[in-house]
Amino acid sequence: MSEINIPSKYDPAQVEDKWYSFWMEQNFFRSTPDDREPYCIVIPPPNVTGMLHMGHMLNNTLQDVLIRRARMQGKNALWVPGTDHASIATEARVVNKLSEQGIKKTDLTREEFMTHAWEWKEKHGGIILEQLKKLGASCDWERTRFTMDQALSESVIKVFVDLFKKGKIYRGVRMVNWDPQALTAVSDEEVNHREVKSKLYYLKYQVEGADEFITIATTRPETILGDTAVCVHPEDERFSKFHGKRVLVPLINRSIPIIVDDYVDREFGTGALKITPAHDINDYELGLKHNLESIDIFNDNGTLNESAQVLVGEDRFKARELIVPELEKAGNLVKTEDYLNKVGYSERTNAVIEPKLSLQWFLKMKELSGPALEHVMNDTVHLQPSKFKNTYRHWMENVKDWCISRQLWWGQRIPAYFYGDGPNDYVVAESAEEALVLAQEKTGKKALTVADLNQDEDVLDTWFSSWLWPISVFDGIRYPQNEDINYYYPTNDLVTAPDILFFWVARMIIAGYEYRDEKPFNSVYLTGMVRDSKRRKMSKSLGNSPDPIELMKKYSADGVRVGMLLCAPAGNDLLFDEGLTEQGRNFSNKIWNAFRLIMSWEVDLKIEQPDHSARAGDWFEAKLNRAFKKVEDQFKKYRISDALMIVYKLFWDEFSSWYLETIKPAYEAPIDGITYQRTIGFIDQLLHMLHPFMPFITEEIWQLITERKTGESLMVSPMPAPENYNKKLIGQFEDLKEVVTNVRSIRKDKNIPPKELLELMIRTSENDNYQESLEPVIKKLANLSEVTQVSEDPGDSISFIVKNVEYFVPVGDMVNREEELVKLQSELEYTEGFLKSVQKKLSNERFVQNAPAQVVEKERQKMGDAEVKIGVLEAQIEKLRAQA
RNA sequence: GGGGUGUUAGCUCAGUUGGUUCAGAGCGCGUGCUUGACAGGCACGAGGUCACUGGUUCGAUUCCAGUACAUCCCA
Repeated sequence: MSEINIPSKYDPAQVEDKWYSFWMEQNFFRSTPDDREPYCIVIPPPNVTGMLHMGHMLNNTLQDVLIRRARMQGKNALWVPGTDHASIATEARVVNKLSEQGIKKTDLTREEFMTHAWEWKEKHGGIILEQLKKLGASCDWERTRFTMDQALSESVIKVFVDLFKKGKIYRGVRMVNWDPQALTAVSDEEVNHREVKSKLYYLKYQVEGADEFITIATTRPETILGDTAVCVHPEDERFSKFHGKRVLVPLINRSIPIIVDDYVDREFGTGALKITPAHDINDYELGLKHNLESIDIFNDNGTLNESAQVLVGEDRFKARELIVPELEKAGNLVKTEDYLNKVGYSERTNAVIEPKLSLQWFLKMKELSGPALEHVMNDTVHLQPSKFKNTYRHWMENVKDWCISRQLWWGQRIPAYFYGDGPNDYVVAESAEEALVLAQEKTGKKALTVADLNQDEDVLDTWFSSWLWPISVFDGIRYPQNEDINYYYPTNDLVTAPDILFFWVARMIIAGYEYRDEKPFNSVYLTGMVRDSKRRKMSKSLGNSPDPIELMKKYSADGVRVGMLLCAPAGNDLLFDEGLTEQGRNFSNKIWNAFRLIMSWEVDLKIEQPDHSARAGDWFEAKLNRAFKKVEDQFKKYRISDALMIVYKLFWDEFSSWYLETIKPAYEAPIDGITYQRTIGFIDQLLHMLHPFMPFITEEIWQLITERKTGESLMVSPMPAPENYNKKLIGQFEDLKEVVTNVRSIRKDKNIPPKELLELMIRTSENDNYQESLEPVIKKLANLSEVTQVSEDPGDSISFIVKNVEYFVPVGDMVNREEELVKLQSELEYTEGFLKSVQKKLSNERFVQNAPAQVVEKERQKMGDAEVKIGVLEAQIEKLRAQA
């Protein structure tokens, strides 16, 4: 071994590239169906033109950990990568890019625009996948999919047509967020709500045929022109006399009814509410409920139209300015107040969003979501952590129809073909040719041609393609019985953020049951959101998101992976701090140095194995197996963070600080063969355990630690299974550690240098837990010249008690009796208090009767131990006093 | 406005099927170390009436209710 030149400094940049290329060359990431058990994850497809951010880092590190572990456990592991066309975000980027070149979207035909968009996608698409490779992601890159690939788009259209035929898809009017500047509807996610200082205007409406008035409060006085009712609370006595009457809209004197509904907040404003169904979502709902007319007073660009009757052609904000003096002049303005309200702004243009009614396509969700609700509630699909089940249930029980149309071009165009102007003059088909046949049948007009058909201008919501992802990546919509889908579906785990639990996860479950009659995955691991150390979301505009690529350059991919995982318990937000990746890097360093230490030893087969090495080896073997077991348990519970922490502590504390320190030969002295071989075996197992978390450094060391055949790799080497271990030995060693720590502590108190040998005396009794066989280890670690057993307190020594065994370190005249007394007294006090509470418990009949026998027995044991300890402490105190 | 989740050491989080040898981890902090693998380190140590108020109980940080605060989703 010693011939190999091991650099004293680990060089991650060079090592990481080397092994990633090696794994790719060896085709280790590739998976095809065979007779092994499959383990499959489909990636949550990132935006095709997106860049890697910290959320991706967390998410994909977790997926890679799961995939690598499954692969080492002998499963046929497949991680399917891919990207999402993200219609809104990508189209916005393309539009921006074009406008920089002086091209307006409105000047282009749909075909021309799409050409530009595809060019953009080819140029920028997939950068993010290249970035994932730096992280070590072991995806089967040959299976990379894109939601607008031919096969996936066809699947989307097929599903649309199918759902339409099943009567699940319909067209309807709904309120959308209209951006009057961009002249398009935007999704809820693209609306930013901000608090704005505005005014609340109190306006009085004359009651028809009476000299009475009813006063309402509004922040948008210009919309009164579209009012179709005034609403009051049915139990509000102030207004009961108005029930059934009508009022006149100020300025235009249109007669509208006064209606009652308990939706009205009696405390707000005057308690009377104006209803404008065309321009407010709540008013719209009320309008539907009470059969009110909708009067849309705005043009698409935000100016008032003919329906407004006055101020026609003025912009909505100008109209607001102008209408106030008019109302004042007409005597309708009662007063104005300052008011803070929330206004929606378009993320893209920053224009104030106008709620607007428009004709959209919907998917009926009630029936479809039934199985998806049921199978999450009964844990057929596990949510991790399960606290999300409540949120999920609430959403699914109150599910609303899904608006699946978007007024965009980048995406799958809705396959509805219009042959006339009537609301039902259309057919839905997978192609124009099929549509023609249907249209001819429906109209009876054989003369119709494809040219007479106009395809719907809208595209489908991106989620309408991503909800098929676990099926469509295997082409299971078009070919439901193909080998891949039959083998890999349902997939095993899905790793994603909770904010898309409904947008994406729930809908995939729905699609799974609808199209495969089977869940899409067994478990959903919901990660937290990555935030900065001040709990703010990572965002470009705040500039608080570090560049993951730079981070990996600085701290290594392994370091960043560890940093992310250490603080990422499922479902909890992760407060990212560069210090965490530093901790990850430091851990790499620790591993590297432990490896260097072992490699530096010269083996001498002639020397016998020292007792302390043999004992430490037995102990660490037990420790290792226990850790394997614990790690397995944590993985079962999806506690990846805790699993890593177990390995982290095993390596750093147990292996490095205790085991290696015990077996370490003196400077330049050789090591015996047995200990050396055993240690190599340990490190081999540790590397297996660590590999899913830190794939690069573990591969590097594994390749160096002993000779390997060409093409051998840790990443495909079987993960050892946990074996039974000696629990008792682990407990005894814990006592030993306490003894060693006590001795070291005495050294520190008394300023005794670590190199100076000390003596240790032990007073044992018949029934104690003292383990003589571990003496050689204590001797080595505490740097003792001698360990002797005594029957009496030797005096002039500092004593301590571990598990009812008394230990004495003779320090001659360095004993400070006062200090010792104080220490012993306080320990005695605590133990007496403890004993008292145990006795109290045991003398309580109800406790003894009701508590399980085990618990009572344990309490008795505690009482006995405490009594013994008190006896020892009292004797020591007495002795000290006598000496004083 | 409706719903969900949470409030345990300076920070980020575990945990307790209700009982003082389990209130714990990592980081951070303090003290001392050029201890021949590692200062990106080693050793030792300090830190918490487990948000608040009531209730159930022999006993509550753990169960229940309310309050406050935080946070997420929907509107």
